[in-house]
Amino acid sequence: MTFTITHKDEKTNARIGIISTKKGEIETPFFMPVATKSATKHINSQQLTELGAKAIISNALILSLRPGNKLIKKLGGIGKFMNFQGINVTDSGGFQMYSPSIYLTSTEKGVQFKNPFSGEKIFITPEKDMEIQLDINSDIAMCLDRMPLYEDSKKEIEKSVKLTTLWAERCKKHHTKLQKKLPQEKRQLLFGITQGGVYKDLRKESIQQLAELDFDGYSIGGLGMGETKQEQYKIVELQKSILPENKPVYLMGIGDPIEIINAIEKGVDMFDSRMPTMNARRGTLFTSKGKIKILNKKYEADSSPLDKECNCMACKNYTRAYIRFLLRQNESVGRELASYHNLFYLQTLIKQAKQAIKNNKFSEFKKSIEKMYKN
RNA sequence: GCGAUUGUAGUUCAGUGGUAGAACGCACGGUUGUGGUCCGUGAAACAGGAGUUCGAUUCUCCUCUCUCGCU
Repeated sequence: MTFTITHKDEKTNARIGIISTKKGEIETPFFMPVATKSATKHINSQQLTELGAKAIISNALILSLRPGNKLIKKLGGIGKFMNFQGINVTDSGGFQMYSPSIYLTSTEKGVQFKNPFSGEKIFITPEKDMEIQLDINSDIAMCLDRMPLYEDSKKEIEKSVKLTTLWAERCKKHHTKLQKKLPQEKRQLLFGITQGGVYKDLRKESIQQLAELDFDGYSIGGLGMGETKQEQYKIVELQKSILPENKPVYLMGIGDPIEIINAIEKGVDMFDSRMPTMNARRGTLFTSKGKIKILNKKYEADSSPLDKECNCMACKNYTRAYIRFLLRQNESVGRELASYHNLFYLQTLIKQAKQAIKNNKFSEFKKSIEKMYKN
C-alpha cells in the first residue's frame, strides 16, 4: 500500500494521508517547491528542509540535457546529488510543451524538443522519459503527458487527451518492466497525469482512461493556465469524483493560497508551483493578512517584518524596508529572503490546514483564509 | 575677455515650421507542473526672453548655461 488515509474532515473531503516512497514516508497534503534544475532559485537544500519542505519537484527533461541523467545516476541519484533529505519528485517534461522556445512538435511516437542549451533537436519518447527519471532516481515520477495550451481548440485538446493516454500506457508498461525485479518498497512510484482542459467530457474521458491503468497516484495537469477559479474547482471535483479514495491526487502547478485551500477541501493531496518563488522575486509576498506588494512605495520606511505572525528566518531578522530595498537593488539576498518567506508561508499554511482537518474544522479555517485574501 | 560649441522627461539620448519619442529610473497592476532579472499600464520634458511666421521646441537675435580652445 503506497497511500494510507489517516484523518478525514467530517464536513468536507479534506484529508490527511501518508504516501510511502523508497525514500521514506510523507504526510499529505504537502506543497513542493519547484527545483527544476535540482535547485530552488536562491534557496539551498538545507534551507528547503529548514523551511519545512518535505518534498520538491525537479524536471527530468531539463536535467537530462544538463548535467545529464547518466551523470546524476553516477553521482548516486538526485537526492544525493543535491543533498536533499526529503522526497524527490520529477516531472516528465511534458509541461515544457507550454514553452514555445523549446517545444517543437509531438506525434504518437513522442515529443520533439529543441535543446535550449545547444539548439539541437531532441526526441523524447515515453519509454525514454521513464529511463531518464529512473536514472535521476527520483522517488515519484510523472508520466509524459501531452500538455495543451488553454487557448487551444476543443479538437486540439481532445487530441492531447488521446496522446496523453497512449503515452501513459507506454510509460506504465516500460516503467513496470524496468523495475519488475524490485520489491514494492524499493520502487519508484509513478503518477499518471490527466488532461482535457476545462472540458468536462474530455477531462472525464482522460481520468477514466488513466484510472484503468492503475497508477500510484493521479495528477491533474493543464490547470492554472488562464481558466477561472470556478472552472478549476469543477475539474478538481470531477477528478476526485471518479478516482478511488485510496489514490493520492496531485494538482500540478497550483500555488495560489486560496486555490490550494479550495483543492485541499476537495481532497487534493499534493501541490507544486513556481508561484511562491517567482512572486517573491518580483515583490509579491504572502502574509497572514493577505498578499502584499513589497515594492510599493508605502513600504519604503516600514520597519516591521514582512508578516508579524510569521516565524521564518526572514521575518525574525529583517524589515520590510530592508527587503524592499534589496529587491529594488536586485541584490540576491533580497530574492533569497523573499523566496524563503513565501515558501515558509505555504508550508505553514498547509500545516494549519492539517491541524484544521484533525480538529474537523476545515470549513471554518478555509473561510478565515479567504477573508484574508479578499483585498 | 575673445572665439567655437551645447541646452528636449529624474538621467542618457532621438526628432520636427503644425498632436514631441525611446531606453533606464519612478508609480501602479500582473505572475500558477520555472528560459530565468519577465509582462502590462501610467505620470513625466523642448533653459529664459524678444523677433520672423497663420503657426516656433525647430529659423533669427539677446540673456543665461555646458564643454573646448586662445589670451
